[in-house]
Amino acid sequence: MLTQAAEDYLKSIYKLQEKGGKVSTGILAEFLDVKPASATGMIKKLKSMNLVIHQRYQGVTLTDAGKAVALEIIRHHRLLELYLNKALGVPWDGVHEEAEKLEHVISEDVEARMDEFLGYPTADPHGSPIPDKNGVVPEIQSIPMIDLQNGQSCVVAEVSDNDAALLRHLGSFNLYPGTAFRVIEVAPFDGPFTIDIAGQQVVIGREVAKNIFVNNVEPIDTV
Amino acid sequence: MLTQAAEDYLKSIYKLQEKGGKVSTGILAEFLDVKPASATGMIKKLKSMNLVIHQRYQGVTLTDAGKAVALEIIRHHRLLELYLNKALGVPWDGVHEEAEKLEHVISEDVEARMDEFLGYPTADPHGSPIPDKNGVVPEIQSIPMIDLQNGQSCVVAEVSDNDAALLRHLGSFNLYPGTAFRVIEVAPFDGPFTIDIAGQQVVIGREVAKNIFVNNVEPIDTV
DNA sequence: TATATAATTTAGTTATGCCTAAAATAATTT
DNA sequence: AAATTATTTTAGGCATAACTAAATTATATA
Repeated sequence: MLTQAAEDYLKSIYKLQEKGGKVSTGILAEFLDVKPASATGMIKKLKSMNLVIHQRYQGVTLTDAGKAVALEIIRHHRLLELYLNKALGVPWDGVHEEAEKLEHVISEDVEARMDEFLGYPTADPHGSPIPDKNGVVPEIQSIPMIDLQNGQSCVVAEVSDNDAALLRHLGSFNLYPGTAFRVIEVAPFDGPFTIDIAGQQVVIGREVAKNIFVNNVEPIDTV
Repeated sequence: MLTQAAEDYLKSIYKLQEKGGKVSTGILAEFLDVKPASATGMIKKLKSMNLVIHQRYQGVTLTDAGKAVALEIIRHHRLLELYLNKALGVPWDGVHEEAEKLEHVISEDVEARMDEFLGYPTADPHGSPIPDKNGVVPEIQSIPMIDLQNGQSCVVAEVSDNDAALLRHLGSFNLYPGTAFRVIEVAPFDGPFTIDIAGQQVVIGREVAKNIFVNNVEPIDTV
């Protein structure tokens, strides 16, 4: 059985591998809020278990076995987030923290039962894809909100889930995955976005916009 | 924050205190499947946190603070057992093991939400009382099935929850808390019980009967 | 190409929490 | 009361996982 720390490392390597390319010891350490020397230690341990491949100065890569573990933990996390929200009404800014603890502890049986209860969902409350039990991750294509232009309409696909205050802020505008909105104005000189959500005008700062990803983008004000 | 081990010790001390009187280091160690030396170490630690009182050779006792922690863990455990069973359909012989891991990890918020979902229940799937959020334990008065005589009818109040195979066995007769049955015969020379459950005759060995507790006992064949 | 800078690894330390074996102490039996 | 038995503590060890400081290695710059 893997330790919780080992599982967290594998999950982090997977996530970093997803967005950037090379996962260096330093980047991994920074992501986990740990000193590089500590990351080196865990990498060695994971390597000895054939869960990662590592070449000095070349970064870490998950083996198939390591990837399977990472995806299972991520699946647990995202299913739990959705379950806590839908079945117990935990607000979406609280599910991440709770799932972070539970993900290491639930059995495959409970995982399967939550999955069934939820109707085999493909995304968590923040829009992140839920890997299926074979480790297949549904594709979600989206662009950062920050790339939108005046007049474009779109639908929220995904938002970052690690800042509860940000999520509460977005929730106060009903800015959830699935919510449609239209950009009314992007203020000049890297200014904020003014958007229209169901008739309500809302101003969204650029820092916030960086954490929102959208799809179904269509130009509206083509001349 | 207490470690999981510390919580388990407090819970065990509470349980041992419930049934027997003095909780010695040795008894505690045996209960937790640990060497006495380990128990001594933890007792010292818990003592330094004012969670237990301990006198050499006199056993351990929980302080009010220690008792509060123990009851909270037990509350988590029993609410989780009932929740897993009712909300997710986990069979009653599986809930104990799962709850054993989850009880240390859920937040007070999730605890409260499960409690509400379940309608503020007072007993878990095995009939054990669920302490309320103030630490008040509902009284369940019951006698061991093994004390029953021929002809007596009763209702199952509680069964031991730590042996999954036993629970499956009882489940195969529908012998759950709340189930009524009548003793048809107690075989002589400490023989097994033959009982009637909803018209079905079932033989229950004495070892099994020791793990079943009943109430609403009434003599039927008074002459 | 040599040097400076940055990243990574090694080595040694700390802390937790469990373990065993042996010593010490209390309780029980004869 | 002495001897035996049971309990409890002490002392030392192991594993995990973090840390710091120093050494090593790769990359970038002059």
